[in-house]
Amino acid sequence: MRRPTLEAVAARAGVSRATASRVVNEQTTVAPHIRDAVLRAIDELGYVPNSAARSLVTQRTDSIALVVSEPGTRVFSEDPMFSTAIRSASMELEAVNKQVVLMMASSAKSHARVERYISGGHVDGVMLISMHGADPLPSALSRLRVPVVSYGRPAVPVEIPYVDNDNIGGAEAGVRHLVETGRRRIATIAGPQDMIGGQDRLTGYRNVLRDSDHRSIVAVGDFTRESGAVAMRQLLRDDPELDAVFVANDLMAVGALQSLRQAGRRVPDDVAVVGFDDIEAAKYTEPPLTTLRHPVAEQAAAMVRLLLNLFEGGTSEPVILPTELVIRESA
Amino acid sequence: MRRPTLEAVAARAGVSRATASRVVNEQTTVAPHIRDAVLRAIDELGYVPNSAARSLVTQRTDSIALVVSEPGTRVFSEDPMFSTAIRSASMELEAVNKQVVLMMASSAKSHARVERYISGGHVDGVMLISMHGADPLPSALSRLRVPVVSYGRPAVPVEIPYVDNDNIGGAEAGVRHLVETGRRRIATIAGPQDMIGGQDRLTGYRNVLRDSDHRSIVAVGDFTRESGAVAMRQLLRDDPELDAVFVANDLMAVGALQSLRQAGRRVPDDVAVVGFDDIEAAKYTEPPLTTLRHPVAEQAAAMVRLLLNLFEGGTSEPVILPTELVIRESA
DNA sequence: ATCTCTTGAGAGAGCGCTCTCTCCACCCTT
DNA sequence: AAGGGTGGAGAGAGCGCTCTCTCAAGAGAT
Repeated sequence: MRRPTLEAVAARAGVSRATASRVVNEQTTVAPHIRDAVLRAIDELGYVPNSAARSLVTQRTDSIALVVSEPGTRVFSEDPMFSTAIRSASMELEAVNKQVVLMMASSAKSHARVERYISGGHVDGVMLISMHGADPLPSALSRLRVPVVSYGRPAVPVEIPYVDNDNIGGAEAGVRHLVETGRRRIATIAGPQDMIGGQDRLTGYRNVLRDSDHRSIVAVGDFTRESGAVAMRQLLRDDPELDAVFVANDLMAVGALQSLRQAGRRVPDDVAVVGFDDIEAAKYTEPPLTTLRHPVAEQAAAMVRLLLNLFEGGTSEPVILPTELVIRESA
Repeated sequence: MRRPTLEAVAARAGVSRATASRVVNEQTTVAPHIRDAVLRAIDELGYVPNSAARSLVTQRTDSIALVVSEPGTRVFSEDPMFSTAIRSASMELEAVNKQVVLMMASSAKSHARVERYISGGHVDGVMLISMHGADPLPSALSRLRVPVVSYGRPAVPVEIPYVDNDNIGGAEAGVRHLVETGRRRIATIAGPQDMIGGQDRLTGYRNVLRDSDHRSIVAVGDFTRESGAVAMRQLLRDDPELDAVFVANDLMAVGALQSLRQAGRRVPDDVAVVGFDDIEAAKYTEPPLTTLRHPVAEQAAAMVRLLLNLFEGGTSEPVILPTELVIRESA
């Protein structure tokens, strides 16, 4: 049995298909009593518009692709912030009756798939969450004639509006806190330098050290807990006298905390630790982690608004959201 | 400028639209040289089939709804396993060229929206991740004439094929481990009893205690870390002599560990702790958590296969995946 | 009373595709 | 050589909807 069509609704209401369509699309040029008759017919038949037919003629799809691009080697989508972002974006879009088509782009093959799909006009716009610098997707998508916005500043210079948090400012605030609490030898565990977050947070660290006449001590991790532990051991070997470390994300900070404990350093007495992200686990480390909070859900919601704005021919200025220093016990 | 249509491809290749369509749909009744000509035209024009037009006539959409239903009060989608499941399901579907439409159903309003959308025939099937027992969605969706599968056994008895892990068996294995290592007073922190996981894991606990002639000591949490901490304090008050606790998920176990530390109990010397889920954080607690691992990604992938199977008129037997006891230091 | 203007509703084309039906040409069988 | 298959290609209907165009009816102006 077929689902009822607009034709059926019109027949039942005793009007033409055109009039029924007007009611469905909330046009005002319909007399109230006719309108009511149509609405009743819709209700009785349980009519739902066929979106395929509709988008065939309107050339709109009312759906948005949410593309998550991550390098094959690392799985950032397991990051707890990832699901927060997806959830927030999804709910924001549902509020304006847009569908969310989720696409994972991890391999070259899936990249091609995504490109083909997007260029096929199946979606009205794209929200891109790209995780690494060498990603060809931002520039590829920006060439397509589809509105694209990015969660986070794209690593390659490309004309895509984006929403990001203030990585540099946040890192500066974190390191400044260490300086102001009298730390002398402030090291950092930086993130991967092919990621914007990795780069900018290191820049923020360097900015403050330069201005306050401290020496920089840098180790690089890849944003995983394990790499944080390794980097911390490295730093302790390089400079056993260090009394503070700014870690580019909380996950690595958790690892660093472990290495410090194993090395017999007390936190924060011997070594102060500042993380970044304020993930859930930051509250439960021993000691609880001082870190920089950035509004993940808000960032995702802002990205949605930016895209919707683009549809209406609005501005495409990047949006930068502030970060907040959350002082707990580790620094 | 419009995207090229099949008509344009046909014209360029010097064939009829029907023949071009045959080539696109990989029908074999096309002579090789004609086929090549069409493929060349497709390539030159950058033709991509219009999915709206296609699904208008085929009545298929090649997209699947992934519905995440969670109670308004709790946000389980922040659970790390949630994103693993979504990711796995998504990749599995992409492999067979299906689109994933993500829908969050948290409020009654969004429930209605989801129902309307699904019943509108916009998707070929539904994968449901429902988080709580009182959820009206499983039964509502099962009434629609759309194939539905569930991630986890639905809390209400309803005719939906599902994939779940062996909650009861897992809980039994965990508690049995405590019995076998000589623990005498084994308490449990159960999960919410409106969730299948909460119920079944408690059942497993009770099964083993009954068979091994232990007394059961039960506190109930809501699967959050905080509730685990509260429940643990409660248990220590109820029975200060307890020497083991089986916690229905790792998040609560983390909270329980904190309460035990605050109460001056050593783990595992004074009190052994077994969790459930084997989340990432379970490796990094102090001490590392003995817990039950279940294959989240595999469960999601199995759910996809179950749905695809359903499309082909296949069986709809529930699938139960085994759990595995991971022994670390807490028990 | 006639004409114009506005409002409300219907007719019908057409969005891009699939798929059945039809037809043609060629080969095999008798 | 005639008839019956068979494979390959085209014609054309129609999926369900939107939207322009058209037209009827009534209100207001002259």
